[in-house]
Amino acid sequence: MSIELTKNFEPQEIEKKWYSHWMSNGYFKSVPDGRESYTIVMPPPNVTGVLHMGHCLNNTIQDILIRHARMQGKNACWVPGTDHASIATEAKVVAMLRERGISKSSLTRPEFLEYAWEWKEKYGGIILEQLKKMGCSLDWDRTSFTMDADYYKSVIEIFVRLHYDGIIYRGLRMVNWDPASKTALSDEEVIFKDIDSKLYFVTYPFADGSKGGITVATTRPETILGDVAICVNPTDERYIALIGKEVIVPIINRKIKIISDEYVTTDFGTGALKVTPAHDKNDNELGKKHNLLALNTLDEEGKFTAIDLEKDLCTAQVLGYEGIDRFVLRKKIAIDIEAIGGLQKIEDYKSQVGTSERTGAVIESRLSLQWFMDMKKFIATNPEITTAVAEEKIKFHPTKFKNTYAHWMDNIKDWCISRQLWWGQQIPAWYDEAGNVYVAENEIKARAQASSINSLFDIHNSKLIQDEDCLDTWFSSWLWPIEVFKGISNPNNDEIKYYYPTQTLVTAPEIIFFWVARMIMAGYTYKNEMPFENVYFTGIVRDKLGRKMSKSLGNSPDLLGLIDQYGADAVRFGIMIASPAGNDILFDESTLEQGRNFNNKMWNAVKLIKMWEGRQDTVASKQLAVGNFAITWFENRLNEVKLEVNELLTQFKLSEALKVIYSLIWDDFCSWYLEWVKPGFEQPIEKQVYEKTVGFFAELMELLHPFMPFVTEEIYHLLADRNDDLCTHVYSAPLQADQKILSEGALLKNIISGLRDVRNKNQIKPKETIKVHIQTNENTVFKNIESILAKQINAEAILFVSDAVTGTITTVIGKDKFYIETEQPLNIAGQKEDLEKELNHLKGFLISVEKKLSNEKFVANAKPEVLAVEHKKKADAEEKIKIIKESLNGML
RNA sequence: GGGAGUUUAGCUCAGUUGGUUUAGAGCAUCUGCCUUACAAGCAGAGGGUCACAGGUUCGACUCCUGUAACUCCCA
Repeated sequence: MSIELTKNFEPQEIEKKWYSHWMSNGYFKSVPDGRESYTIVMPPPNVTGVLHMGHCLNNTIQDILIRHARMQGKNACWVPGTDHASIATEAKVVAMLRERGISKSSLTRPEFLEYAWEWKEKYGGIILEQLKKMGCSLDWDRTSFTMDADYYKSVIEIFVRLHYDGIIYRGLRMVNWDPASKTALSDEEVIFKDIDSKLYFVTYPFADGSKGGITVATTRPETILGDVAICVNPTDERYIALIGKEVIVPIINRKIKIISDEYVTTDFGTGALKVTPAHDKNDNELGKKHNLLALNTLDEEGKFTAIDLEKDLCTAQVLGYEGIDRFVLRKKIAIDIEAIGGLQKIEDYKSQVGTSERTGAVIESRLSLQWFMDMKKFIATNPEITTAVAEEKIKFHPTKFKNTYAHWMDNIKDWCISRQLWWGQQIPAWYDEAGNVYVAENEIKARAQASSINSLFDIHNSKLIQDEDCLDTWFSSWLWPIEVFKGISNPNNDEIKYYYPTQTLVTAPEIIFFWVARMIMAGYTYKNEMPFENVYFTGIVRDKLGRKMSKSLGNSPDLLGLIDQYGADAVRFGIMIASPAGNDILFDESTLEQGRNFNNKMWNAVKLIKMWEGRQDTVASKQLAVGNFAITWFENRLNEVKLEVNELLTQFKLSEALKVIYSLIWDDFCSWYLEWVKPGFEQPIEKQVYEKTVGFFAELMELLHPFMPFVTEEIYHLLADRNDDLCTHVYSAPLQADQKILSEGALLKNIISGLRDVRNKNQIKPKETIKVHIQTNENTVFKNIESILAKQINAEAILFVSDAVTGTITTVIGKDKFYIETEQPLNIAGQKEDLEKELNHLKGFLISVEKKLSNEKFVANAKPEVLAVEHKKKADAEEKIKIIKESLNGML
């Protein structure tokens, strides 16, 4: 076989070729069998998503784990899919409709959903196609979606069950309201931003007509008409006398009381707080505590409404505000208060304002009727939910996130699961005309329920209306590890029994609460078993300046462009090489370059070996003598690294493992081993050496394959004609490495580097040969490595001596002396300087060791093996010092 | 305000239960090389009071306390 290989590795065609080869052979497909399973469910990206660096990192890690498991002979199953992302998708669909000149409000729910599905079929799942480009070995036949028919049914079923268990309830609560999408958001979906705003100082005159009043500082004058009290700190000297007095709310002229509560801080604003329970979370708490009314003045779109206000106070001026947007109203009310002399001043102020993660709109706190899950009650039914993580039945990597989990569990709050959207599972609750609610899987059951409870209800003809809202997307994705195997819609089927619990979840720490924790809850509740054994938390991908990647900064690179430019393997390498678990990654394109260069390095090694292929020689030659040591050493080095990599991977130290393999291939294999066995120009190579070399290279490709699947598969096939593919190749068990051979190899490397350094420092040209005289006690070791040494330092002769050789360059490496014969003029002063530097270092070291050994307490307390090491250190240092001194003396 | 975490070479990070040749790697830097696999390369080198201050200990990058800076989560 003779192929002309290109100068550099060209990934594009090769990647396409192998991915379709793997697919057509069904290598990624998993069916339950007798083997041990290794399962990962992919965190479903939003169906609206496109591939970004976060996905790239996350899925590369999963692919490494799953490919490694596959090559360990396990039944590897990686499940792809997307979630329906209520808010994001609905926003996209609404935008699409707007472009076509259709408004959502002009459509019925079924009409809207038809458009939404149309959008999903067309654009949803682009991201899954992109993952193929990265080489992800997903079982595509298992692709799931959180709104698939069975999945939908399961979500509804769980809702109904929880409702009958008394865990889901309906209640009026202060929620984060997004006036743009007219829906409630969870705390997690609210992003706090620093915003420049104004602090308005408004005076509320005393109701008894006495002079003056009390001044409050507020950023939100638009809520003034809903004020029901003024609150001050009970210890605040300025206001103690005023507590209990009444003041008048400007414009609306409502009489309200000045109350006191420790919640109020004295050093903010004026120390007096206006209380608006309908529009602020803290005020709402205060309101409950002090039995205050909550007067709503803003509607679902954030526009003024007088609907809640006292009729008799609604003057023409108040009614005139009807329908005005909150931000316009803010300025208008400030002006109107100024007109009546109530506005003292306006200051610039930076405040933290909550905004919607999806729409960017400023969040309103709003009282609203929502569906909730009583989390305390829910987790109380399953103590394992909290203990599993604490006791490391479910292992978090890195472990520091255990604390985060525990802290959240201890302070768990009820989960608002309703969303005022259409795209999602519609809440299975029906209302009759009297407003009674019936929760059931479907309308037929709801009707039956209604008629059995309510004698006036006609099962066929009475009106029953389903709740308009849909469920939070997380309320479907918390079932993901179970329902992708139909574990809820078809309990105890063969697949769920085989694949569940899954082995590893790879995700971001930011969703530890709203996804990871909830999956653990669902797992223990609906399967009586944890959903996964390990959770690997990735960091946030940042740019090289440490900034989070975001659309608005424009610092997210175009991933597909990068794959085109560098190749998928290089991108995978680049993102993995510096990404320890749980730490943020500063993404720098230069690491992709490093990955590309690595590809080329391996590619060129193939070219070198291919040149030898036709030059094999079966006659034993000097070459084999050289080869023997090199082969034995590399065999052992390879075993050593295999064991190390296995260990690192079980600890989820993927980045470390990649570094170790990278260095094994580049340094040990290419820079050392190949140079050692490389025959002279156009010289033959011993057949056995050639075959061993090809075998080593193939094993290196096995090791690297999970990280860089394409280039390794290609090289594996270039090295020899094969009947198998690396993708499904099963690792052989590594053998223990022989430490003696390894240390001899290390010694050889050390001496080569040391003598090359001597050549450099003495300006001996690379082509100029030298003679080396070695003075050592280890003649047998040196006999083994002599021929490699000679070749690597361009020595024409290696001689062993028992005394100093005059007129040579003298150097000491370890415990051995080397005398280098060269035509170059000698630089005695330079050599002495080097030797003295080394001598000083050793002397300092010796002192520190002696200090320890002369310390009685150390000798008394230290473990015997520690003591032995210190004695050996001392002896070694003394011996080396002696050798250097001898050399220095010989140079006088 | 509450909680968690980080601080080791110019940059990104390792450093396992305190002792393992007076701290390691990659990248970057410097020097010399176009040596027939590779200049996207080869060979070699330099570079750190382990944030600061105390403490525990025979011994601290490692354990404890405090300080500072930064990051994240929750309010």
